[in-house]
Amino acid sequence: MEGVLKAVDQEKLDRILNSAMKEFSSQPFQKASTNKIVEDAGISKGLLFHYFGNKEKLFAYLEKFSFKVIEDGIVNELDWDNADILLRLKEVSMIKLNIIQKYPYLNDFSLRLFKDQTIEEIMHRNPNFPLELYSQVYTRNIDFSLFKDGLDVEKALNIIKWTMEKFSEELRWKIEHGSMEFDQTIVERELNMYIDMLKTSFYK
Amino acid sequence: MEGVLKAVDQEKLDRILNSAMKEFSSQPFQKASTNKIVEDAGISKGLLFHYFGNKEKLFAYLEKFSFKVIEDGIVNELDWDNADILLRLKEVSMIKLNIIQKYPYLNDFSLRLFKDQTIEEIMHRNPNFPLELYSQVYTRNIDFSLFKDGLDVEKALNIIKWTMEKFSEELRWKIEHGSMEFDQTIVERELNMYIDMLKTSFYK
DNA sequence: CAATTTATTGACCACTCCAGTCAATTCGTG
DNA sequence: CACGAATTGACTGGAGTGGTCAATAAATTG
Repeated sequence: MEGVLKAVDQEKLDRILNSAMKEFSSQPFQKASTNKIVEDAGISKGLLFHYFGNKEKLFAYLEKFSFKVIEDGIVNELDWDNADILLRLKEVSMIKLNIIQKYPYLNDFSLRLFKDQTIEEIMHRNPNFPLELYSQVYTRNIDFSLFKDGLDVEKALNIIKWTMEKFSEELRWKIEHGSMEFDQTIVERELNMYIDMLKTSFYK
Repeated sequence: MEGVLKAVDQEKLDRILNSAMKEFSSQPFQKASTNKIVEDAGISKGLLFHYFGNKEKLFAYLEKFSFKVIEDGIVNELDWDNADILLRLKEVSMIKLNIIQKYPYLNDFSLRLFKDQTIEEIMHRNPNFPLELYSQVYTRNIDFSLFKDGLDVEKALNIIKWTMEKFSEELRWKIEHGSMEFDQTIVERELNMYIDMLKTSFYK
């Protein structure tokens, strides 16, 4: 990515990115502490500034990086031929959960990006941000006739989205607090149970 | 409440409590700024310390205060004879939404209390915390036979809880960002639509 | 091996913000 | 007016800030 960095040990770079995303996702830009970041990443103050120049450039790098990771995940792993939005959203959840395994704070960080800035600001500083990709997730090739006739589809979709989000949230909390570890197949099995319940509830 | 305060103009006190809950719910204790609190409340630095002594005592007062408000809300407004947990949880949502009208950050603040401390710590510093009250909300007098036979009730309850929480969250976001104003009857009507959908889905 | 380049350190600087204090002022009331 | 209570905000020592840079360690080269 971009010539901001010299060649760097990838594992060390990930450590820095993770501690930086952690700090920036829990503090607004001004209050986020580069001291905390270097301490958490186990590197010296000087090295961070040697790599990234200053705090703003570090933040800009993280912004591009996190968009890239999400975009790659969606582009490479989503099955666009699947017309069932429940399965589509399940895939999205699984993709996010897998990203979290490698970059635990990437999702929090990018959520903050959207809360703290308007989409216009993001697009302006990030011209090739794949905006249409995000909206297509919920619409492209989706067969809404699967829903029961007379059902308020908008509200049903909300319940579905909220269930996925809260499921992921709680799963993450459990993993972070050590009461379970991430196992792709086990997680998928439990998520499937929720999918089935929602299918019975809302589909013909 | 407790002799921490001299007689104080109630409206001014509410202003202080609200700005303090706002600050403490967005910053950890150490980083929360008394300067911000007094500025936001429109009072002088000295007055805050005249009232509360120091930052810790202010925080302790807020803790007791927020528990009290929630407890009063539940005790006075919940209909314990209602055996339908969907309606029970709807009542809880409405109570919380009404509290938010007067103390917008009380819910965020008390959520942080639970995230940052174990229940043991809270109970220790707050001996008459109404723990059983909280658990009874989900169990006392509830008729679980209303659910469809063979349904995974635990998961259904999760979907119900998550729907209520996310509904409240999004409503609050809309109100805070000015795209709508709080109207008890309109909100209740929309919440009822979700309740009806969940009833159709999960009840016999 | 020495020589040279590259990666990395952390003490240091000027600055901002912090919780808390207290002499001075304003306010409410009889 | 007088007197006590409510309220102010300039001020303090200390902690934490982003960023620099001379010095050191490690890697690479001949």
